[in-house]
Amino acid sequence: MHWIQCCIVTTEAPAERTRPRRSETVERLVDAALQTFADIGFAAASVEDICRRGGFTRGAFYSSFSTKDELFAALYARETARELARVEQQLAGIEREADPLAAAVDRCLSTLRADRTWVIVQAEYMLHAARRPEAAAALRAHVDGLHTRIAALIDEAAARTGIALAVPADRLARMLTALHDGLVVQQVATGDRTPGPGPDLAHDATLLLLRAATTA
Amino acid sequence: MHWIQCCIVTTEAPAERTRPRRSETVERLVDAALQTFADIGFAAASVEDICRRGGFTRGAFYSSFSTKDELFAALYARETARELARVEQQLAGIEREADPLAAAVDRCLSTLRADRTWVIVQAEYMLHAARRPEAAAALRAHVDGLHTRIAALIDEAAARTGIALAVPADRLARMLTALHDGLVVQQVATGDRTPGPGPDLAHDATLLLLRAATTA
DNA sequence: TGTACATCAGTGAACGCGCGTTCACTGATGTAC
DNA sequence: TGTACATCAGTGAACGCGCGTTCACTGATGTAC
Repeated sequence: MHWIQCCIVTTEAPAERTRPRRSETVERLVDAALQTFADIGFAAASVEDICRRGGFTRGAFYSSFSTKDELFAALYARETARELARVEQQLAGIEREADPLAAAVDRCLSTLRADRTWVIVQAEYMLHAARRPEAAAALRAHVDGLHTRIAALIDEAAARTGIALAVPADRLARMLTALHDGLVVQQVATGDRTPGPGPDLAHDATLLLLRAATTA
Repeated sequence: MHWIQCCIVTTEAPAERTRPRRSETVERLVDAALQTFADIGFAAASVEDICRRGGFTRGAFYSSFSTKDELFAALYARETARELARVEQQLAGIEREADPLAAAVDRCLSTLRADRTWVIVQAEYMLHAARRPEAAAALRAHVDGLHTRIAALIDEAAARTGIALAVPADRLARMLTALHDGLVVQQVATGDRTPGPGPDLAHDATLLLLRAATTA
């Protein structure tokens, strides 16, 4: 008795369940899906592949989702939220830099480079959505929301740094994400040699576009 | 007798074969592959799908190719050659325009917009190649060749128009193709509403990048 | 010109595999009394 | 506190389907004599 109470207090783990909660299973399935999609692709990934990776049987999948698209929607929501949070964090204090634009590009790219995995999976799903109107509608809602939030970050950063935009922030957001996606796809497709000491194409291209879109 | 000779002369069709030549079958398979990939995706397309569309049995495929990747290589070579020829044609006489850069973007985009189909299929294959080293190596050779030829076109156009480049032509070629691919994917993924009277995002973004990369 | 044989360009059937989807069942957890 | 029942979170087996791959065979075309 005494021992049990003590244990609860010190570890803060409320009586370890052997049977996991539903949300935990969903989380594990989403993790497994991201890995599987990254490894073999969205279309090539079977429900069985995903479940095996997560340590489940196929029944578990159908108990929480009814299609792969539904699982992807959960994945999308989670990953874009994380990505956006990281970009926001990187843009903080940008106004104290000597060259705010270059610093912004530097910082954001270094963060985004960390998970190419997600960029690839996302790009692939975009192509998938190009063929399924239902998927396209859902994706579009998500993408619009993302662009709106990026545009807000751009406007804020512009205000803080005193840089004027020659292009509306939401259009600029679309241009930047398109350029970034295109560059990443190009890089991973042709061997993904890490951009070593040589000039970084992604950095240069992004900065060029950004300078053209702002009036210092 | 007489009739047959007459027919040969007028139609120029040398004695219609009932059994087609091998190259004709390959051509039909490549056509069928492009359509099938565009419709349902590279990974989702089965050999059976492609053959059915071309009016063949699966045996016919294995008689000319041994993998889907091999078929794609044939498709890639054919399509990029056609695309490049069109771009070259559009750039001819650009130096007589009032605003050569804007005219170049205008003309090229209107030509390229004609076959989104190919852009989608190509983008998808890039993602596929990101996971198969053999495919990536083959694709990279093709892509490098394409970029070299685009760079040559850029250099020529720059010389004719007297516009100086602030960025080496081959790097600019990569930036432009990345931006274009990213924009097309973004558009098709979110519903592909044809850019009506409103401002054209792809046009603006490309022109912005191009102006930043040249010193008028 | 005709004939016999070789080769070409596929057909179509067969085999086995892995997967999507369903569903009866099970053991762990929550709840009412 | 203990007991009985309901619900939860999945398991695991079963069914059928479509596909990749192979291969013996066929009918059309080329070639040598």
